[in-house]
Amino acid sequence: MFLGEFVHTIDEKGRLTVPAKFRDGLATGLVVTRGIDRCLAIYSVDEWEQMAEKVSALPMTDRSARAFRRLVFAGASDAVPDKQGRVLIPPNLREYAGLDGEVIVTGLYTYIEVWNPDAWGEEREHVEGNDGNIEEWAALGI
Amino acid sequence: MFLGEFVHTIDEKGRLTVPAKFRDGLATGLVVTRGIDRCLAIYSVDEWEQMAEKVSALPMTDRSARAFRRLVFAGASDAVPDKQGRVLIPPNLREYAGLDGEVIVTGLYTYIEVWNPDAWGEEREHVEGNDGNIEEWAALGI
DNA sequence: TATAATAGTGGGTAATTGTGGGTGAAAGTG
DNA sequence: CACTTTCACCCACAATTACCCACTATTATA
Repeated sequence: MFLGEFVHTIDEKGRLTVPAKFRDGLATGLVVTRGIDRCLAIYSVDEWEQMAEKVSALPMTDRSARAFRRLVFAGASDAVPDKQGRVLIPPNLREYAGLDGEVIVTGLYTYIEVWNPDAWGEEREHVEGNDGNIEEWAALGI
Repeated sequence: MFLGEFVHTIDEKGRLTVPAKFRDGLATGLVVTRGIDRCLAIYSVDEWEQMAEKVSALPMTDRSARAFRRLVFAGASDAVPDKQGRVLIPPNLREYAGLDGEVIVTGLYTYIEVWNPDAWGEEREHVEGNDGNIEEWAALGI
């Protein structure tokens, strides 16, 4: 269960420190890929395989399904964190999400997203008001 | 079952003591999240998972569903109380609810809310100040 | 009422976390 | 082949955090 919002840095060598709270589920390996909305998505191997199966099952006859498949798989990179809990983020992925120096690492329950700080700020504004969309809360039966 | 209103403090290290009456259901773990109305909400793991599964099931193809998912999960933090029954509240959550020093901890049957004392006072006035609310409550079927 | 137990809070210390940087092996280049 | 670049693997360090002990006030017990 990945939860929370952390300010970390991608260093000169392109390495990102995985928040300590997230390491348990990722110690044996993880997959980094392009996420939706110009961020990066990081999955545990287990989660990745489930996700990959779903994406792979999309009909190749559909134009946007092909586009999504390319987005996800062509950009994917598997890695194992080093002793300090860091992973090397490939240059093309850093560029895709505009990552350089300070970044925002967020836990989204089943996976992790990494954001450019400015982009994350904008994303937050997407949920208007101070409490988000009350209607969406209502939809959860809260 | 969480009931009551307690005045506690968040200490210099950002720790909040969970009222002793509430500890039984939370000893093995709890989740702190942004609540509605600028307070924090604390759930037992069981309660939280029910809610989290619903949020997690929202379609990632929907723009506002993605934003909502990010709001909920990035604004959450799981923790296990220490031997004294305290949990560390992350800085971003403290800031969201304006918590610093004295706070109000309230039991709301299925979960707990933590308030800034001034904000809690206003909320109290809002509820107790006029009996006009009764008609609004009637509309809820109470 | 005297005594013991519990609750809430403060604070010290050791371990962990996040980050920077060095070094040698591996890989790519002319 | 020599040379540069890249990457994996260490070590180092400041800051933060987890864990423990201590103190006071309140509550429970005899």
